[in-house]
Amino acid sequence: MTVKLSDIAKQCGVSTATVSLVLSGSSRISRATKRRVLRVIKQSGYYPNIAARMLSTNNTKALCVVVPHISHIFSNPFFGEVLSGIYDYASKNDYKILLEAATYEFCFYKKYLQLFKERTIDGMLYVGSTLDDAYLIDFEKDNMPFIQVGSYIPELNLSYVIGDNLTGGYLATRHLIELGHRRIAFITGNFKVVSAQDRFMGYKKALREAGIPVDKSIILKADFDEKTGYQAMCKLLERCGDVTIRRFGKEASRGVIARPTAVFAGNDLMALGAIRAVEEKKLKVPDDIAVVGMDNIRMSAAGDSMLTTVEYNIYQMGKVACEELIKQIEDSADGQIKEILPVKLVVRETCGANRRRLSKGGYVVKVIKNPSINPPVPNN
Amino acid sequence: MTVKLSDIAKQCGVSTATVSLVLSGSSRISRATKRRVLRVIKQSGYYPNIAARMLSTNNTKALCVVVPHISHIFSNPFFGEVLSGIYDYASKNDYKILLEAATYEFCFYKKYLQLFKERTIDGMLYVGSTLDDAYLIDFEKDNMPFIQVGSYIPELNLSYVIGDNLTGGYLATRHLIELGHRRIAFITGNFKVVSAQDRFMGYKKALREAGIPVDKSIILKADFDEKTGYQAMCKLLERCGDVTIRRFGKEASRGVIARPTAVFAGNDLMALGAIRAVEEKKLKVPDDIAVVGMDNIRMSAAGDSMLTTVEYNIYQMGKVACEELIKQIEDSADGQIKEILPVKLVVRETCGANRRRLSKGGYVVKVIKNPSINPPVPNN
DNA sequence: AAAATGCAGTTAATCGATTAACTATAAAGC
DNA sequence: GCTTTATAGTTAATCGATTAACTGCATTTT
Repeated sequence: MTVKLSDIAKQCGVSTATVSLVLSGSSRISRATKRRVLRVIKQSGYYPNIAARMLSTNNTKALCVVVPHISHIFSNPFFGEVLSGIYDYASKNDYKILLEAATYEFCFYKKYLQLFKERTIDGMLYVGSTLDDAYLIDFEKDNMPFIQVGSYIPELNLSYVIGDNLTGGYLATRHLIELGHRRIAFITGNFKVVSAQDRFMGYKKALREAGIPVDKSIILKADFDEKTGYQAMCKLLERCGDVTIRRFGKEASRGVIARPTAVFAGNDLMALGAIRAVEEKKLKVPDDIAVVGMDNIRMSAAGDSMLTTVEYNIYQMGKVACEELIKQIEDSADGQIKEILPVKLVVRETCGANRRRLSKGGYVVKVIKNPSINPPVPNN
Repeated sequence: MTVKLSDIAKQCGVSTATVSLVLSGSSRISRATKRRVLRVIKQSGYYPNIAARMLSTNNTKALCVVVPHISHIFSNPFFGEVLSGIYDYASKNDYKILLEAATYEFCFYKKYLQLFKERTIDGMLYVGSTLDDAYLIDFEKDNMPFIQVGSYIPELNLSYVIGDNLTGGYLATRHLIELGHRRIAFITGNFKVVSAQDRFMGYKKALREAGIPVDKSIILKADFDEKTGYQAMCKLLERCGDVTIRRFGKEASRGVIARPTAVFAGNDLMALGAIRAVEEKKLKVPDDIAVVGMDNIRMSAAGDSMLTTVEYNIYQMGKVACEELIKQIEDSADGQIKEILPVKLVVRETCGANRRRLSKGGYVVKVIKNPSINPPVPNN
């Protein structure tokens, strides 16, 4: 039915080996023969059967990208960026991208291993691993090309490419401190994502340096999205007595705490949610409360808010991870990689720095556009 | 090295055929044998080699999703939603998802055909086709399972699953008319995407019904994203003399037109951009200018804006398309599908309806939460 | 002149399943 | 008692490439 390699061979009066060698560009075939075979191939509309090739060569030229199983995950701008970076690099190198979500089934039935064992893929990129993903220990044993992207699991000795979360958290917080803020709240993403912990550590480091004690009452838990960021901020404002409709009983009797003058949110989505909460309470960003986010998703610059944030080129992170994975596959060098990409502060409107006025403390604002970064040492 | 089917057969003292039949759940094998074989399979950690199976069965259990080659495409919430819908249905039905972007190369070198010819995929979902994608005519000839998602090309007789764009445009515009607006601007996405044209037709239909003439000076071109939506709205406000910084020469001498009291934007992203422009000019949404969008992306409800929009469940659209594609693959029924999904108006804040005040015209606002929809007939 | 090397291929085994066609045995039908 | 039917398998061809090992011939080396 469809043209196959042996048809080409017959038509050219050569063996199938010759045709195959022509296709792989072997030097064992003369120019004349190459030309002849190539012409016949073109004329006949021949395409190699990938399954046959896979069976024979035992590689698939396919990578799998695994993303967390959050509903509507692909609408999340963070994952979108990562995926774009991965895709562009992979397709440039003739790799196909297979998409998977880390559903319950995917994990429980070890489908992540199945993909390797069945020989469906050559390597795997795992985006956004959390402490719940301890089953990834399976990748420590056998030698399957595997890289985590954007997060990692400290206990496991597996490759990863991540942003410099600690420095990011540090820069964001230090920036606020340098703007004169002393009471800075922190809205964190789920601590099961280790990056969130690292950002928190950066926050604490900056406070420590400035001699500001960490106040637990202004550290709020959220879950990396707009909604929970909003909720966290509402809760905070409630605690500060900024909300007119107050609950009675336990909550109300806790008493009112001093309102922070700034908030560092563990990612941009949560920052955007926080801003919405602030504005809903008729407070002003950045005048009443300055806000800094992290990730620099495209939305941050486009929306109403002109968010000050920490950039670490999520697209690039995806690209680098893909590059490393392909290197691992093709060199079959199973060297671990633990790559931490640099971050930088992007100063826009929500922190108040660009107003170039004197801060409360009375000293002139220093705008750190591109602070020097000391690349931190991997954890293990 | 790795366990293969013949190893299992040997260990069980049966033929490879038997093992294969057990695996495919054939009734030709006795219960006892099945149990025995299954146990050995489990113990040995056997996984079938997918390439061998593909070669033998001539199907791949893989679908390809093609998305437009807009940079950072996966960060676009529309495509994210579609992809989520597709992914969830596909993986539930044991299909793998291959991701491709319609790059220049992909189109020019007919890689979309190659994927079929090489037997890499069983079917293809093409998201967001435009009039530029005329090469898709290739899919009219051969019988390759192929469905367009979210858009279509009128000249080509190819399957598609889309939202009811015409009715959507109609409902949005009628809603604004019912709120008392008579001067309603339209910001459209690129007309190369036929859905944009359909939305425009809906807009015109509603105006016609209300006896309002179409005014070209308040119809603006944008490109489905926040930025161009913002730019279009700025341009409009400039024309209306709302902008203090005015250009001299040609633009300025055109004279000032009356400002619309409402805007219908061809999608939510553009609506969000428009709102930003309006607010930047110190005008109020919805008091000075009401805004209605279309698509109901998740952001619309989460952001500052509480956008009134037309919903057509993009996630569902992806799901339905995937369902139909798999049907086409497995029944090898090459029946064309042209499915148009219903839309409904989602009334939130930006149209002003929920304020329940009297509109300018002096009559009471009717809120249409769920208007009856007459499913329109496909175009061809 | 014999041996070594290079060139341009060919032969045939191999990758690991699936499945149409066949067989052997037992049970049922008439 | 012979034929038919059902059950539970087996045999062996097949899917379509790739590639290690080999061949035959020409040229170069010694």
